[in-house]
Amino acid sequence: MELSERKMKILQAIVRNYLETGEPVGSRTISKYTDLNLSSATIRNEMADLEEMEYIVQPHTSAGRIPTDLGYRVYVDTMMKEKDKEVEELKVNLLEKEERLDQLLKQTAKLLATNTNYASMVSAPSIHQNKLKLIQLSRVNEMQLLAVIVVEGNVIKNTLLDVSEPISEETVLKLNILLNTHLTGLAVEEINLGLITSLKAQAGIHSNIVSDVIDAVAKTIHDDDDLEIYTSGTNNIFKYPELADSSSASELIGAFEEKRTLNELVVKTLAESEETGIKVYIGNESPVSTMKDCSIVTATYDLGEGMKGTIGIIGPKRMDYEKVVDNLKDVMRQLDSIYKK
Amino acid sequence: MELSERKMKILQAIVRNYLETGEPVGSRTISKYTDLNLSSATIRNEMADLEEMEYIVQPHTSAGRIPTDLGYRVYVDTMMKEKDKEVEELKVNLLEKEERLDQLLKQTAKLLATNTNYASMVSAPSIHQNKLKLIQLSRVNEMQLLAVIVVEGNVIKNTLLDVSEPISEETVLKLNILLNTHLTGLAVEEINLGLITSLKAQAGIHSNIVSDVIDAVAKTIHDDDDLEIYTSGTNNIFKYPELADSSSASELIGAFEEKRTLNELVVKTLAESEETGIKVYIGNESPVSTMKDCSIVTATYDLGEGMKGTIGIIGPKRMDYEKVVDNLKDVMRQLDSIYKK
DNA sequence: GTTAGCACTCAAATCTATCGAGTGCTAACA
DNA sequence: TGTTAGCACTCGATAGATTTGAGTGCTAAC
Repeated sequence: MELSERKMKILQAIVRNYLETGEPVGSRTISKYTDLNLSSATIRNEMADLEEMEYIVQPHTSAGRIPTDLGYRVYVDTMMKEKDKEVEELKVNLLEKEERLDQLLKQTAKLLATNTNYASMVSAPSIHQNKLKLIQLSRVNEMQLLAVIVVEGNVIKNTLLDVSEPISEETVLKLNILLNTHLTGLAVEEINLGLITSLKAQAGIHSNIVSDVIDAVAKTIHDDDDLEIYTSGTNNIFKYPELADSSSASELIGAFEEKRTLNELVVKTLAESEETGIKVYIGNESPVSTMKDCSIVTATYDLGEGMKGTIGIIGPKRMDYEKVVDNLKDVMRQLDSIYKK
Repeated sequence: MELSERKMKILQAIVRNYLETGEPVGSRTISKYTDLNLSSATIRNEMADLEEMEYIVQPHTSAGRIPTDLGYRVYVDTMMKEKDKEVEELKVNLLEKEERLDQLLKQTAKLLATNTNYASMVSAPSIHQNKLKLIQLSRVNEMQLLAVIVVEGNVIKNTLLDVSEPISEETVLKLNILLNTHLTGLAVEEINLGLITSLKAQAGIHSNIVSDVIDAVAKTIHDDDDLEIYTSGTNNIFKYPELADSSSASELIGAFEEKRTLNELVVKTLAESEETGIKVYIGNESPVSTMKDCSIVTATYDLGEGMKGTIGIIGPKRMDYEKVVDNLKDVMRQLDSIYKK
């Protein structure tokens, strides 16, 4: 059976209505609140067809219809097509300028959560393909060194190193020069064994410090342990009865706390990110199984210099996709303009 | 009326039973499951007294009794007295050695949550009264400086400074020496206006960098914005029906997300921490109003060098206080031994 | 002081009846 | 042939009515 123009309109009307109310929608409602001017009986016939085509279902006999995942899907797809053309002039709250990236991202998560009334997450950019910008060793005391590592995009990490034997200021200075002249500007992949051994040789008795520093660099650059993910508005899920019962709520809240779960989401999103960067997962399409009953809208942001991250909105399947997509687009634009100051 | 030995025993029995079941407990249950060998009728008489004394209440006529906040209070107090003498040999899971304090604390929160089945929070140590150990400026590029600040206890913070005019390596070196010779070893309170102006004078045209650095130091040392609090097991609250209904759950989850709320708890706890360090807040005693229906057990840990923080367990009023206190004590001991390696 | 016995209370569970939104189908109509 | 009015039917939801049972308080006897 073909999805005629009219069926499409009816399906859209059903979805829209269901998004608002959360209640199954009946034929009479559609007949009244659309400009189709059809009687409820006609609508019923069409709805029977739509049900056969698996775009909608009845939760039980003698109830209205609700969209299936497939139904949502065609709704979202057509909507996204329209969105592409449209230049929205949406005025959402603005992100404040923030010199610290982590604060900015936290703020982003919060903003999205309050604007949309769904739960949000923002992953800190992964810095895989980044280049070293600066290595700075400082003597804290005789037996301890502080290594500060800065990579492209101004991501900074510190590590304290314990040294095996007392070390003087001059040695530290020499090591600094040695490391910086040879390592600055290099990407991790370029730091190979040959280079390392050569450096160690030049460092003489302090070769073990060189190893330690290089270890620290490696750890800094792909440290999956402390992958930062900021979340906000997790308690918004209580606003949607279909998610608020304790078992599903508990599962969801758990997933939000366990950053590992969210990380999967981030990884999968980054892997399949396309030009537009916005992707919608409905129900079972979700990359993480704990969110089968939700919809997830993700966007990939790119701050340049290889700093890519993921922003996600998680809500019920009947989320206001339009609003969410608009909000995401807007936030991305803002991030862009702030960060490329 | 006096709280006789027998009444005390009955009260304890009521509380214990209620902790387990969460159901109002009746006279028959008590008469059967205690070694008092009293009939239910006698128990009833005693319970009537206990009710008059406001240690227990009936949720409604013809229901069993449940403890009031006051009832819990005397229960907890007597229990704590016994605990003090006892040397528990509790074997809970061990914290793994972790070089990074934040990871260790995250782990602590998780451990407590899984061991107790309640929600947990651990605040990173506040570093208020700490001394500067090291200031290190590095030139990232012509217009940017990286300031690394290390305080007692090896807490490290970085800030990027934009400078108004190009700066050379030598100037940076000079500034480093200037700042370190004058500031190292000082507590924040000791950095007064006089010192600052003198430093600025010596810095000449780069006086504004000095201000920036000192601002950064101040911000580092009492930065309430990014007070780190790690939480875990928030979804455990769904295990207790009295907290799981969506309105209270939402409120609690919200409080856990909004670190500001937890911060209040931390501040208040630190303010009134005593020698033992363990404190129990029952219901309305709670310092934060969103947790009126919960009990909170907090402990203050002290890693030396002024690094004090708070650990808290949040659960229903009918929490297993004994287990929680044991767990907290154990974790404190472990933290102590790990950190003072 | 303790206990058995009994009337009483009240939340929770179970049952029953009613309501109404919504459907599918049929027959009539344009 | 597509649309519509009409009607019987279904079934969740809501509201009362009824029953059940755990628990109480009180009294009288031990």
